[in-house]
Amino acid sequence: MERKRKVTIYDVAEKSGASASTVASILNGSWERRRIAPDTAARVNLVAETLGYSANRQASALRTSRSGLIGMIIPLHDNRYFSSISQSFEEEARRRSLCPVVVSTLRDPVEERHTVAKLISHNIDQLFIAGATAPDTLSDMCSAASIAHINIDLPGTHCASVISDNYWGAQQLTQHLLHTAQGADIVFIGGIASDFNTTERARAFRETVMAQTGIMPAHDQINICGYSPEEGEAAIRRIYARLGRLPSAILVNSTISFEGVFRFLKELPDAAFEQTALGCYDWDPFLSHLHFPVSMVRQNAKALVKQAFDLLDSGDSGKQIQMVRPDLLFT
Amino acid sequence: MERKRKVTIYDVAEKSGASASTVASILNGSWERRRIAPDTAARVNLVAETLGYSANRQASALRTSRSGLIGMIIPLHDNRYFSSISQSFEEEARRRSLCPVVVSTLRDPVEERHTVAKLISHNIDQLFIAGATAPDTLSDMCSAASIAHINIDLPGTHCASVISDNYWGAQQLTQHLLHTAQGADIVFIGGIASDFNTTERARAFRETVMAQTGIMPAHDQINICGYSPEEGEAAIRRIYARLGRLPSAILVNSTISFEGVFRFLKELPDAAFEQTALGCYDWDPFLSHLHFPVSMVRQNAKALVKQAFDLLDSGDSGKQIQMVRPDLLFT
DNA sequence: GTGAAAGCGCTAACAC
DNA sequence: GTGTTAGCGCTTTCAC
Repeated sequence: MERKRKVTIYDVAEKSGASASTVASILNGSWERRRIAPDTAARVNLVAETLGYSANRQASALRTSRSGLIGMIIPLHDNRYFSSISQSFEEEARRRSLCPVVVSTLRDPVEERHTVAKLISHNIDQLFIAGATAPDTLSDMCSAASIAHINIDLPGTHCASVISDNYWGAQQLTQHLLHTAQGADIVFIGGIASDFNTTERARAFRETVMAQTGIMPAHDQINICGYSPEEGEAAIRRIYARLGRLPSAILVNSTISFEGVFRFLKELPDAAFEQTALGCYDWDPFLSHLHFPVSMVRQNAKALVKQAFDLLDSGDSGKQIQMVRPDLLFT
Repeated sequence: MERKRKVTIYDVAEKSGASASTVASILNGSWERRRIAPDTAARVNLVAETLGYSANRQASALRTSRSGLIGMIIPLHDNRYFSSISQSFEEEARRRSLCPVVVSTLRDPVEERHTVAKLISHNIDQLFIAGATAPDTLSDMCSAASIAHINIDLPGTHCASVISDNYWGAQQLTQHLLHTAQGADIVFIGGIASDFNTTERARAFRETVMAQTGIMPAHDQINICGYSPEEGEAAIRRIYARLGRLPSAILVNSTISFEGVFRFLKELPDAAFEQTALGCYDWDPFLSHLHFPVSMVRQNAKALVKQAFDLLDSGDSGKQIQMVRPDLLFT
């Protein structure tokens, strides 16, 4: 079982009576271009099969400077949104018979740079930069190594980007909540001020409330309090204390924040929030199963990834930003 | 920005006045073994830095036959359990400064073989086989290529395995449900008969019910009906119709199945399930936020991965199976 | 239609 | 303490 040396094209060449270059072109699919006799090909393939030949990608990569690896960095694996991005990325990679290498960088700029450097030294053919904290720095690293790359989810200015249309999604959700709510006092909860996606959603929230009600939302209607359940819970508690009741509508910026908001809502009698319209800019199957309706916005991971691949394939080297609309799961 | 040819050790050698081998050993960290003068090292490092040198892993891999890539296959990314396995895998890979390559194979034996063949041809240094449908076949492929490997989550017989202690977890959960329930009619819902994990859990369920109540559970108490929400929903509906009420305890085999069970429970008045103890062999944060308590069992992904690495590092080439106990989140 | 030979960038003897 | 050299396994002209 333990074979000392791996089987190479030379082994196959010797056993099949063909030369190494003939064997190579047969085994890597370029044999039609070389117009090799079909029976030679058949003979060689048979020998390769019986010997258990497996091509050495390092050798071919070294020669051709194409590794067959395609890289992506994401903030973390353990997350509904990013794991569905990985899944879609893999499907596309498989279609191109490339080997996907997805590495998480934990929203840490240093880790991002280390990881990209490592991927570059592994000679990845392309890099997808998803949700990076510093996309432009990474972009520059790729350019220096002449590696085609693109941003996903968070835009950069040094290469093309495909991002979710957060403004549109938040606008639709805000409108929907205002239409179904009994009153006009709507609040926004969750997210981080330095996060591009949060600011886009908050901007849409502000402008839509203004457009629909004619009143600019007050400062304490927009609670960009962080992403943790605890911060979300504290925010809704504060609001409740201030109003003496729940607002007529609540837009929560992620399922994580929603967890905290929900912890508080659970404490209230059912009657307390029958009057409140609830929305979440994020998706989780269990949110549709709570004992009150929650409208959700689900990012379209598959479309994001698909468009990023298409853009990279098109060779268009512009720095444009393409928007992908999320799905609306309204009640 | 677009540099034609990449910077090699020869470029650094020339600009720094050292030889290629000196440069190489300085740049790959083996310079202390060669007892190279610290100032030579400093000089070379500086030149490498300014030239923007990046090592070519294909070349070094070709030479040393160690790629610096470490592979793992999982059924899918888009799943709480497996994505936390990926996340833990990555942490360990990072600690060893290896590049993690995690590929999903969609529980498809053909895809599994293709993927492993691809990873082998990329010369991965080690392979972690997680949740594979046919671990032994993959094991054989790795052995033929003399690649160290190990099974995770689903055991095989051709190499060592680190798996979740499903028997223990289901035993604990069943006991807990029986203790908190009003009666002794407990049912098991979800899973696939051909799935090792399901059969272990069902076996523990059967034996624990027998041990605690003295009565062997009837056939219709164990509903291995598949993993989809729809199948779970149908199962609980059938049970409800048969009994004319809910059973005193329900053990659901995954959050996916739970979704379906929950859809039905929601239709009932609250009083209907105040008497019913609920458990889920799986974890989701929202399950702890429903309007009734759910006891959960959470697989310990981190410990699984850690032990698998340790076992592989130890070089112990036995075919033993190591069990890792899951966490109990009981109400 | 097929073969010979050079070389991708690096490492590891071995030389001095 | 540092340089020379011979490949690792493959691709790709260029011969014939």
